[in-house]
Amino acid sequence: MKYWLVKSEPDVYSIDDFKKDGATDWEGVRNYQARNFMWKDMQAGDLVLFYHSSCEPPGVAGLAEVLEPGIVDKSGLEKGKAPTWYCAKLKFVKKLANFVTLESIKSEKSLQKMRLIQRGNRLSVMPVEEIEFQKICEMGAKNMEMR
DNA sequence: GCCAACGTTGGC
DNA sequence: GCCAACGTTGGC
Repeated sequence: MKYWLVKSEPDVYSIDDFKKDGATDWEGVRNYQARNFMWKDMQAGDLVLFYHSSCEPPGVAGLAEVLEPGIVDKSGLEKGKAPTWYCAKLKFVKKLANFVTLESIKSEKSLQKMRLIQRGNRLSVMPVEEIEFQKICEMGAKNMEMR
């Protein structure tokens, strides 16, 4: 079992949109590395952190599960050509009780190695270590007051 | 195959 | 809105 993080701008597609849909094809990714993760590395049953980017505040909003990896991204098809872009079908699992902000991730010692916070990171689909995944779930479940 | 120019991402 | 970082494109 592997763990992942996907980014979405909540103005475009938020965790609440995802909850309403129940499941969605993670279309629109136009980066080969991210595509390959969804195409070749994801497996059904893998768990996914749903991250809100380009908003205030950015952070992890909920959890998803991979239903089906490596499906054709219909939004990227060109007539008469073999498909270039693949995506994964994701199922909504839950909203975190506490939104885990990017700030709190950055200030958490055990999460310093997360790919998410490495400089220059721009991948919209990326792997997450199991320990990191669990830590974020824990932070999302805890009733921690803001400072 | 190099690399400059350009476009995009995403935090701030 | 700014800009650093990085991917992509295209001329050579």
